[in-house]
Amino acid sequence: MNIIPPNLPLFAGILQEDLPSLLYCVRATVETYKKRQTIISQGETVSNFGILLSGQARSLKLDADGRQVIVTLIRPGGVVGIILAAVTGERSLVEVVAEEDSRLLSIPFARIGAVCDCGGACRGREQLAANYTSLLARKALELHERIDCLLEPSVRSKVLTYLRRLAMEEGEGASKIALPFDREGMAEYLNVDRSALSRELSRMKREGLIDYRKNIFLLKAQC
Amino acid sequence: MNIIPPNLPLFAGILQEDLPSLLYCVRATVETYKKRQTIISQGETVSNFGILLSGQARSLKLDADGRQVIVTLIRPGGVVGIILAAVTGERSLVEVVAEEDSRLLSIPFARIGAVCDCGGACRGREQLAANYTSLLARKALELHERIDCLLEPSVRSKVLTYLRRLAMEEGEGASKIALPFDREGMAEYLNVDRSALSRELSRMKREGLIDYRKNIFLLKAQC
DNA sequence: TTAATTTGGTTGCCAGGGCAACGGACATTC
DNA sequence: GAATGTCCGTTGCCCTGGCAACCAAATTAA
Repeated sequence: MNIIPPNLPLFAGILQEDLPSLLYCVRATVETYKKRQTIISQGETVSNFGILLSGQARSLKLDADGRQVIVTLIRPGGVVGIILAAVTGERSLVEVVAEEDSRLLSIPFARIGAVCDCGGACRGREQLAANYTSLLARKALELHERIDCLLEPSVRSKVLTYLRRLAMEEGEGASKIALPFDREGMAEYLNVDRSALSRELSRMKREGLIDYRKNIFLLKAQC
Repeated sequence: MNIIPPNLPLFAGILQEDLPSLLYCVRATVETYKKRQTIISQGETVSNFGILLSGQARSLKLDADGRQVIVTLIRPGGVVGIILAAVTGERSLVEVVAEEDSRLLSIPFARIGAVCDCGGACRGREQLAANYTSLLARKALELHERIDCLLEPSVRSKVLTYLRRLAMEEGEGASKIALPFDREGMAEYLNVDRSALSRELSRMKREGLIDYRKNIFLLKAQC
C-alpha cells in the first residue's frame, strides 16, 4: 500500500506516518485497469470514488445516436466518481475508461463521513473529510469554468475565454500559457471542430491577438 | 431566526429543536436583498455560502465584450456560493443578482468544518457537514448535466438530451414533463437562440417526436 | 372595455462553423 | 533509407442556427 505518491490533495495536512492506518480504516484499495478497460460504466450507480495514481483515463458520453463525446480527461492525481459517490442513488451519465494501464486508489464514500471504528488508531479522519469536500468543490469549479467557455457564442470567444482563464491561473498578468491539451483535446474541451479551431487560431494570430507554437500560447495585451 | 422553512436539505436529519443553537453556533445570519441588488459580484472572493429562503435570483456572467449570459436560476431552497465558499481564494466568475426582493440564510463556510466552540450545546454539527457535502455534490451534478446538454451538436439533440433527463428524473418511463423554465429560460439553459428553439420544437412536434403545450412536454416513445 | 406588456411561434436572410479531404512537418519503427 | 503514424494547418462546400423583424395569443394594467 505504500505506493501512494506524496502531495495528493486528498491527504493534505495528514501526516505521512498516519496514512497507513487511515487508509486501512477507510477501506482503501488499489485497483488496476488495463488500457481501454472500463472503470465506471454509463448507468451504473457508484459508491466508491477514486484517485488516479498512474496512467490516464477519460470520461466519455455515448449519446443516443451513438456519437461519442469526451467529457473529461483524467490525469494522475485526478479524481474519478467524486461527484457520483457523494449523491446516493444517481446513475452515471458518463463512461470512464482507462486510456493506458492505470492504477486507481479506491475508497468507499460512506467511510469518509463515518465514525472511526478502529478504536482511535487512525488520525486525520476529519481532515480527510474536509479534503474530500475541497476536492469536490474544485471539481465543481472546473465544471463551472468549462460551462463558462461553452456558453460563449463563437469559436473565437470560446478560445479567448479559455485562454484568459488559464492566464489568470498562471499568475497575475502572465500571458504565456502552456495548454494542458493538444489541438484535438482543446477542440474537444471547447466543443468545436478541430479544423474550425485551427482556422480561427490562425486568423487570430494573423490579427495579432495571440501567438502560439505547439501548446505554448501567448495572449497579447488587449485581451 | 425562526423563519427557517422546514425540509431544507441543508438541515436534513437535524432535529427541529436543535436548529436554533446550531444556527447560532455556526454564525448563521439572514440577509435581505432588494430587487436587482447584487448578492455576489464578479471577481469577489467568497467565504459565506447561502440558502435562498424567499425571492428569486440569477447568476450571470458579463463576458469581455459586455454580453450578459445567464448561468443559473436560483429559486427558494436553492444555494448560492456553495462552490466558491469551499475553495479558498478563488474569485467569482459570475455575478449573483436578486431578481425579486429576497432573503438569504448566510453561513460562513469555515464554521461548517470547524469544531464546535459552544460547549456542546449544539447538536448536529457532523450532520450539517455531511449535508453540505451532499448539496455541493448535487450542485456539481447539475453542472455536469448541463454540460451534457451543451455538448450536443444540434438544437434538436440538445432538446432531446434535456427532455430525456427530465423524464428520467420524473420517474421510470414517465414521458409527461413539466419544465421548470419558460421558452426563454429553456433557450438560455441550452444556450441556443429562442427563435431557433421554437423553430426546432415545432419541427419536432410536426414529426411526432414530442408534443407540448406551454411548459408541459410529452416525449414520444422512440426517444 | 381598451391599452399595454409579455410570451411564444414564424420566416427570410446570411455567416459561422461543421465536415471531409488533403498535405506538410516531425517522430518512430523496421 | 523507406514506411507508417500522428499532429496540425488549409480550403471548399453547404447546412444549421443566430439574428432581426413581425405577428398572434395570452396576461396584466388602467
